[in-house]
Amino acid sequence: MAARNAPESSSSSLIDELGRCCYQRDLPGAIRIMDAMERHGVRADSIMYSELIKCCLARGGVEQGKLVHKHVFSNGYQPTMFLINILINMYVKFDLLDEAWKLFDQMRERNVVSWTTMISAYCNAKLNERALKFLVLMLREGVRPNMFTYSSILRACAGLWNLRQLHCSITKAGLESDVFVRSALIDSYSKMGELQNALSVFNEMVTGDLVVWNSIIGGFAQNSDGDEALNLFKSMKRAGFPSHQATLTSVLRACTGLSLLELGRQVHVHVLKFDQDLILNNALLDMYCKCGSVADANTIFTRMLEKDVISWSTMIAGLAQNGFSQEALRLFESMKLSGMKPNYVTIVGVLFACSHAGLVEDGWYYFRSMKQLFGIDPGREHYGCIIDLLGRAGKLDEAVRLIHGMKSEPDAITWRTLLGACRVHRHVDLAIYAAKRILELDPQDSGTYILLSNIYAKSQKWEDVEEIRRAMKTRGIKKEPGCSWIEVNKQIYAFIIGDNSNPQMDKITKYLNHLIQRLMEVGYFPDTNFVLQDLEGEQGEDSLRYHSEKLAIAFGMMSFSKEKTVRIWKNIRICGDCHVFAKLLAKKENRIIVIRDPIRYHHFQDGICSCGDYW
DNA sequence: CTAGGGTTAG
Repeated sequence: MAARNAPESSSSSLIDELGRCCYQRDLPGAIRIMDAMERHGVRADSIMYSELIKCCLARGGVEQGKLVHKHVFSNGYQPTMFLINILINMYVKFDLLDEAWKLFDQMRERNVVSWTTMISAYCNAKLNERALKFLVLMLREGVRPNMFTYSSILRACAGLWNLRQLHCSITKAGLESDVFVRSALIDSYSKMGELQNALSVFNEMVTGDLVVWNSIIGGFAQNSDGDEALNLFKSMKRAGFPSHQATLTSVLRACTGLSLLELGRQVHVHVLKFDQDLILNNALLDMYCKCGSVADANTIFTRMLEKDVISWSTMIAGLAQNGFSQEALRLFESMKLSGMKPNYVTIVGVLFACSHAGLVEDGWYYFRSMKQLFGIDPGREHYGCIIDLLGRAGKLDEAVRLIHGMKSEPDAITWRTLLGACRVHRHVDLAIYAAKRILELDPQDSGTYILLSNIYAKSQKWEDVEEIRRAMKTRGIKKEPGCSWIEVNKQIYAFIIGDNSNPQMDKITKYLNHLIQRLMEVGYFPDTNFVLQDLEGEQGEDSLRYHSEKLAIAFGMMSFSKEKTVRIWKNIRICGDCHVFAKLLAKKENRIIVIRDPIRYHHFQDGICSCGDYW
């Protein structure tokens, strides 16, 4: 308004007026004054232009930003490097990388800020290769990267670049102590799974910094080392840092990985003060689902004001994994009604629910129509669900045909799914075939070697047994011992097959024998006959009688009152005999037993298991 | 004028 009232004002008053408009974030007013300035051939200084650009950014004025750009360069004027950098940054913030690049390309001279702005923009756009190319060009032009450059580029280099080499340059430049660089380094090492390197960067820190702590805790949590993540969290608290959303999210993820429901509940209390944080709520949902407490998850889900596709997907998969397939599918319907668009992961959960409930028709329907309905191409995980579905229905040949016709190459998990179907239908020949495919793709999978060797031993093919042993030896494969854990009085007890170090072991074994005795009265008989029942090969060294999960269950029942759910988790998959044992025990003793293996949950109640005897 | 940390499947 002011500009229109004072069309012939002097150059200095125009600039004063421009300053006022910028300060008040009056973008239309500022642009009008800029027009007037252009007519009068008046220019502002770089600082004033930068204020004007800030105003454009604050108001989302892309077009106005372009006008400013034109004005700055009008009459053949060559703006300062400082000002061009700001213009480049403006285009980056507006997501117009091509415009930013054009400006950058035309610069006569570029400093570290110009380069870093572009590199950071490419990193954010996940154009990692291009970001790295720019780093090389920058070095070639003799511009030295600073801490801003390194903390940006580090996010792009995971997997693409020699991280250690970059780390060396950082150290040489004396930039390692910068907290931004440090957290980026930790993050990059974590993303490449090099936790020891991440930890040594972390340990060199003297000053302490919230984000650096979050980086290292997140690193361990994401690499499924929940123990270390939780230890670090304790140290962080001891060092006096307050819990931040990102910290708690990682801590919850650690609880999820370790199935620590009780600790998860305690963390929940701290989450309450951030009750609007979407990511944190999603992590909480997942924790309750994966720790087998669907009721708690449901409560959280219902109370969440804001839900995104991850919230829905987590809840759908969580219901399905816990055996509530119908509820999962109903929730999927509500999701569609709510207008939320499902993604790749959502459909995995939906198909999982179908296969779990034996809903062959629905499963095929979603699988065949996911592309048209939701624009999602079926991937390995989707195929896996359908293989599972066919396997359950006993259509093993069809499952094999599906695998051979897959658009994405089958991986070890695909073949393991088929192997699971072979176990249920006692199809030994196909099991051997699947096991061989697994070992081609995952030569480190000790369980599959044991399984194959057990199959061969059973049919007295000793030469084949010998061959497997040799292969294991040359490849340095050690059998992973079966191990089960249980939390009693905030203490974690581990039961490892063949390990009797628990001081109460005598009592526990005695009690377990007593339980087995009672079950045998109602028809239980330990089934050692069929090798395929033990997919991961816990048997062999010791009798089935003392499989780690049986000991853990016995210990849990000794320690808890009848109402308390006995929650066990174990490192390898549950064997068929232990599965029968747990089902009968749950009924006979009127208990709820929950066992979590590396891939799924088994809820034993009333003589049945949520997995429907298929895993 | 340029920079760092968190959530879903298998």
